[in-house]
Amino acid sequence: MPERAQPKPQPRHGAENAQEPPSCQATGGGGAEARGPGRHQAGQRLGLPDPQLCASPLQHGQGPSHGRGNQRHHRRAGGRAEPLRARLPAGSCPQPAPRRQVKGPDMSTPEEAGSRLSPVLQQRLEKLDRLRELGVEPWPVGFARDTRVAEMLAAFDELKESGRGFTLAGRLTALRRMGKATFAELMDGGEKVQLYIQRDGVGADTYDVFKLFDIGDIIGVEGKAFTTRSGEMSVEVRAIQLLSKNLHPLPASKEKDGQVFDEFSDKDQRYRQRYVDLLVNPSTRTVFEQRSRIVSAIRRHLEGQGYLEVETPVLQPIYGGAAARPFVTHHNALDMKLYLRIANELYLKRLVVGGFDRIFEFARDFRNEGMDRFHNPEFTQMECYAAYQDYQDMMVLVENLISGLAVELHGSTRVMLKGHEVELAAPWRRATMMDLLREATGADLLDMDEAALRALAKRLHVEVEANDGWARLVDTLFGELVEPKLIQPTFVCDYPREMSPLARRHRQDPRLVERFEAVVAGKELCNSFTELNDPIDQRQRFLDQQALIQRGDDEAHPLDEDFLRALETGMPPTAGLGLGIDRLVMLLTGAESIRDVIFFPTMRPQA
RNA sequence: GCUCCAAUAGCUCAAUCGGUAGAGCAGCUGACUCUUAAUCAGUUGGUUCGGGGUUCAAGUCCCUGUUGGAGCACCA
Repeated sequence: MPERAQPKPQPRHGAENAQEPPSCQATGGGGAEARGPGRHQAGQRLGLPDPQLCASPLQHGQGPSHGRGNQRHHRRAGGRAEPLRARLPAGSCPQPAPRRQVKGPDMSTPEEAGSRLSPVLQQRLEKLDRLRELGVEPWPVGFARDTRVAEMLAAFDELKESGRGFTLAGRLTALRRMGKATFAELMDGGEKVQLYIQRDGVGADTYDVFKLFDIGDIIGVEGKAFTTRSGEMSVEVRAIQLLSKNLHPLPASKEKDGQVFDEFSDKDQRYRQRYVDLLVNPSTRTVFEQRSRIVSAIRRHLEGQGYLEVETPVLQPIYGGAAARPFVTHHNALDMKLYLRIANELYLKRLVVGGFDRIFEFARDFRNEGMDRFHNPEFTQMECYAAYQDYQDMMVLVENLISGLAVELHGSTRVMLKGHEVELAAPWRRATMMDLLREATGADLLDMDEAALRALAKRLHVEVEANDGWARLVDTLFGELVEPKLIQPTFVCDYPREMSPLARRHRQDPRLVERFEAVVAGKELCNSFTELNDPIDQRQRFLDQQALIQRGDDEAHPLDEDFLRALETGMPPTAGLGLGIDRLVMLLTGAESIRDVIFFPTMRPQA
């Protein structure tokens, strides 16, 4: 379904903020005056005065400031590099807390009015008041963290031996309070460490403040390494400071010996509030870390082979490079229809014409089609092109690339994928599509006409569409009978010509094109061909596609005259490859749904 | 687009044949200075996804809408 044109460019919040003077000027630590549009969202939603008004980074180190809030801020800002202890409220800090005169629906925004705050949120808001009464700013600027939790754990023995102090920052993920002492857990970058906080260690006043901390708060601590009686590497905390107050409690899942209790498992909420999912489900974080490593490794591999990373248009006047329905949008100034790309292939080939012999792009592509656990409307594909190569060369690239990724991620080319043990080490099996079909059906499909294929499909109980052409029938039979059974990596070679309007005619059989798909664990991994660089042939293929459009195929390629002109200028013999990143990540991480490998998958807006 | 399933406290889940909405965790109050799903005592918290219907009575049955999941279709 075509999207309607955007009504008018709306100013974005970020841009607005950037132009605004620091919001500190608006404050005297006061209560509930109306604020500008850039105010803190939580405060806005909760109908609260903005606690950040006193904390503009631009104030830092700048001339005299005004107002109570600024005084407090200044005292803290000066302490950025000082020992933490010096910055903690010493009880001698008669900072009048800004008080919330009224709370609840009365001060809410119109949308919020009438909806009640949950009791838990109510309590968190009251804690904010109490913190401020103790002179604690719930959202202070900066923190002089000098050690990451992972570093600290790695260097634990040395740190313990030397007794050297360090500072850590992160999120509180557990609290085990025992009166005048507390064990807590601090999470930083997916790594957790236990904290031990004693009243006598941090001081009674600080300990009172600490009692107002919750799971989910972000804190900074200063301390030193020590080992508990039960042998757990821990931090004996000497000073502790609130860095960001949590208002929405994190899901109360707990974990012991790898077993998770009350896991945050509602998929809807996990996708919509991915930040929560990432905080409480370590495996979610791991998947995305692996995704990043995969992308990074591909980039390194290609660059190592002399490929240049390029960028090409997402907004295209004519879409192409794949068989799919596009998203449509409108450009106001040019008053023209534009399509979000379904592929970048035609642009990358223009660059090959332009003399870039080896190029690649990680392209976000958009296809206006159904969604399921293998399809998201926007997805990422890596396409690369190499002049003076053919699809045989691309097979070598792929098998080396993927086996390298397996080693990078799993330390071995032999990996478990979808319950099968798969050997990804090069070389992979090479087989033609027709040979594989002959193995499966006993028939030579290349010699069969459309009617014979239909009869075959019927005999083998494969459902086909009434208006499917010869190539489509072959493809359907292959997808049903062969592909799911290809567990070990296989290059399926030489596809029917009419299925691949951008691929070069096979050098030995004009009914075929020089194309392969790599299939692993029953799933297609990538698609590659010797590119069609004969502009006369390419024009005829486009015309054939127009015939398909006439026949009702709304995914056939539109004719791209500008692309033809590029080919007419002369493209070297070239090989190209498209690799679906999301599915690759699914395969290598064992994710069941594409939504598990995309941070923010497309979702219907909530009612 | 179609079929089936699901939605109950902040989170994970109960609730018998249609008969007073519960538990654990989180939270709150108190005790506890080596705990680790901390423990112990007390306690708050509900538009049972929205709307309609049947019924003396609906979380439960019926209709409808919303969102999600699984599958089908399409596709990568």
